[in-house]
Amino acid sequence: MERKYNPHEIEPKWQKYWEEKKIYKSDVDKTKEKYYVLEMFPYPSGRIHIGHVRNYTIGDVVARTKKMSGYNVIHPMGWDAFGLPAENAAIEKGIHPAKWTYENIKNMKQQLKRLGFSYDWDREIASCRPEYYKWEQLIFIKMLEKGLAYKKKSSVNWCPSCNTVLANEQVEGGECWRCSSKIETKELEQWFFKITAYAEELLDWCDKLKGWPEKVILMQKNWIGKSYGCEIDFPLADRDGKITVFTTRQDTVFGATFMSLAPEHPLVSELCKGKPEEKTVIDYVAKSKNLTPLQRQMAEYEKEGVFTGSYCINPFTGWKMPIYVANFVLAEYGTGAVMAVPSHDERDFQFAKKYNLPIVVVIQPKDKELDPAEMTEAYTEQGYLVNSGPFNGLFNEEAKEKIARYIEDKGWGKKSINYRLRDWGISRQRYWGAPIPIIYCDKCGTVPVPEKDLPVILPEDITITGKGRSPLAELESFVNTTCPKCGGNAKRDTDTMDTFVESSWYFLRFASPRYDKGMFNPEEIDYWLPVDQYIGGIEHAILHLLYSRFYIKVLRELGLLKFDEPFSNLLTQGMVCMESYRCEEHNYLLPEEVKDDNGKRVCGKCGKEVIVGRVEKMSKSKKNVVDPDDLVNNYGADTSRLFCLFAAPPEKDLDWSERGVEGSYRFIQRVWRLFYNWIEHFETPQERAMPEVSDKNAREIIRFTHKTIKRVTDEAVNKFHFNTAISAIMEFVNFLYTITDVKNYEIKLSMRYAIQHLIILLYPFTPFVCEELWAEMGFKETLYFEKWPVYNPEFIQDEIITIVVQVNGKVRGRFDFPADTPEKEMEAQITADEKLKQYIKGEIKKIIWVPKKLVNIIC
RNA sequence: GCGAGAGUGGCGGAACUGGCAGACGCGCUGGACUUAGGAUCCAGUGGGCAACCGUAGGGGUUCAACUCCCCUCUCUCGCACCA
Repeated sequence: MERKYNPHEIEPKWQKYWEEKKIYKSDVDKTKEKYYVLEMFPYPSGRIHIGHVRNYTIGDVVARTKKMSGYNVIHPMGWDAFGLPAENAAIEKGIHPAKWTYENIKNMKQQLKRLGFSYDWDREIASCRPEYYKWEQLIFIKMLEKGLAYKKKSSVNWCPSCNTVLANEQVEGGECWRCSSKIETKELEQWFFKITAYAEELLDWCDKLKGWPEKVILMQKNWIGKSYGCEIDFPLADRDGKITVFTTRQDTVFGATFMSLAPEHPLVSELCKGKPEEKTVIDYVAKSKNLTPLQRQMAEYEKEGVFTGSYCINPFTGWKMPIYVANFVLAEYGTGAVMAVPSHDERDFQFAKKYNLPIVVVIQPKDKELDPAEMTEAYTEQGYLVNSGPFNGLFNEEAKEKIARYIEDKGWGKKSINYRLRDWGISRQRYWGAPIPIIYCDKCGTVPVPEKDLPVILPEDITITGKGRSPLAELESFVNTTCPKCGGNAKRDTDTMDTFVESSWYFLRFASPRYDKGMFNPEEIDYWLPVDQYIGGIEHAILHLLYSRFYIKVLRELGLLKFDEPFSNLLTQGMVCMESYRCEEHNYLLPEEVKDDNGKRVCGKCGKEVIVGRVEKMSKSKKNVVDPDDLVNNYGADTSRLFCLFAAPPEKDLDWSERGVEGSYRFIQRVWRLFYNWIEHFETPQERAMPEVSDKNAREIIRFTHKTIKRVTDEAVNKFHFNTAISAIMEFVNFLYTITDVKNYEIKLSMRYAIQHLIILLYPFTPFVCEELWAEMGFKETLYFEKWPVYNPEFIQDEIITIVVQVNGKVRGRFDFPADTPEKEMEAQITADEKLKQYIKGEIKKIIWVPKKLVNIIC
């Protein structure tokens, strides 16, 4: 009686076995080369989603193949446990964020275990525990000492729905990255990390991160946004003082006809004071302050502003330039002031047209002559300087350098570099986060909590209403404290740190998760870090990855680390997408509510044809969500894993398909049946040696086995092309199915060898079923400790080769030859062939060989 | 607007460094076994009766182009008044 494949029987068994034997435990072993595989740790939202399954399956295959290839692998998992959803749950359901978080962790951990991931759970961490955040509070204080953390009043991005501040990186198109509410601006005292101090280094290292996708590197470079230019001083016309601008186009300075200031520019109120324009200007500034960043963006194309009543002098031309306040000038970038060159800047051109300001051409293209009166848009291309005094005739790129030097010689300004990157604001007016270890004393001012008093523990006796101030600010017992310096009454900072601070260093903590003398044990860090392979979603291309890089540089600066970059190699996996179905009557439908009617998909309730949505991101409202638990309940963990790996290459988006999942399930069953077709015919199934065989078919089995080892190794182990690696294994299985001679002794030996290797090669992808079959063969040791097979180049040589024959570049036939036939001889046979002769017209001019593959006959 | 990437059967996707386009899977068609088949196994499956034509479209280089070069179109992603 053939045994049926039942994942629900074998998977829990092996999960328990792996756990009890602690086979995934990792320890420092200096005799072995280490390999640190890490997937981005999840936020404990309650349940894992299919994207997690994909992410962690990829990581698991990497971990297992590296382990089998001889590395000492560390593969940890933990929880990014602070964050807003815990507080929202508290507001909605009345559960304490801590309780909610720890329960979610418990559930999700169970879900991860079911999927058979090879985590060393002894290293598990949760970032909301005081043993964890204590160390980032300590680093905060050290950063404060070094001037890398500072407090300033600034206008910040405020999410009215989350009731908190967001970093620039967390604002997407004027909306909150989490809840998509429209962002407002607010003036607040905030703590900042001085990431701009590392702008140059972060940029510099971008080019050294060879193991990162180009795309991510580019996004980071753009985010840092380095530009070369000049700062130029424009003296005020009728009084002392000057306006300094930053420009990258100093080559156009002779064309600067007016000046534009950001509404927030500090000189604005002074410049209009006592002028007839004063009231207009004050009103305009007030109006623009009230605008949200989104509203500002809406006004994208409408450039507008007001005249301040004052003038400054263009030092190059001596012109009196009217000073405007303009809505398109950003206070945060450069100096908040722009010299306006309408002829060669699109925004300045529009502004000049609107307010009738002079336009002077200073750069002429080669092929035509620009006339300011006839221009309909600014000329922003390259060209030659005109109207530019001693610089006339120069190519503008050349002029940039010359004018920059001229500016410095004259003392009118200097060369300058500007970055788009801003400092990282980390204060959050929320409860569920790491408290900022700062005390405010009336006498001593801002005082850091002394190291011996750390951690500042987040109090748990708290009620969360979601209304009013931050919950911590309401809690007297937390707020009121004594000053560590003078002992007098003092108050604590009631903000918590951005949760991105926790995720900026968690991968360090994994090296020594229980260490209590510091952030980490230096010896363990020396051995395990940096992370060799990091895997996660592209959505973190800027935020988390940039912050982590910065944090490592800070820790290095503090003398705690010796390396420069946290992640040597990065794999950004694609999203999991799925079709959505919508019925006009019944809105979005679950897949099982959709029926098939002659190839048309109709609503199961009313029979109307459904609208099939573009394959898009899964979302609960569109009912196109796959619950990993259902998947595992239906098909088992092996099938779930296999499908995620097979359906698409890891970095591409994956289209979810129930049919595809069934296909993966079928394949596992096919392997299962193949195994049971043969196992009873093997007299000594545990014999490992490669058999010496002479039978043609038996030799072919050995050859195919070695070819498959090569393909799977190249594709999966070296290139992370898991989809093609699996297809190679499928081809192998298809081939083995063609062998049916169970009585032939040599074939039996070869099949035993082939099936052993099939199980080993498949193991990283579908570990449960492979362990089961391996044990069925009589092996006692888990496959986790098995060595990854190595192919022998001698064994993959074909005895017979097929030569594709082209005539004038078109395929006209194929011929089989023994592999060692000389080319001349093959040529003779091919050209003598009757069928081929009809294509060869006239004299053969040339014969081109691709050795052992193809021949092209030119005539 | 700027920057990057991608366009290959009915679908997801293969194709090393320029050398048989469509591997593998899904779907579909036919057959076998069956009381039954939505199980399993076997065969077929880019288009066209054919010569031939086919990798978004057009041109080029080459004995040979999905692959290299030029132009055009479409889609996706990122940034978005950055001076």
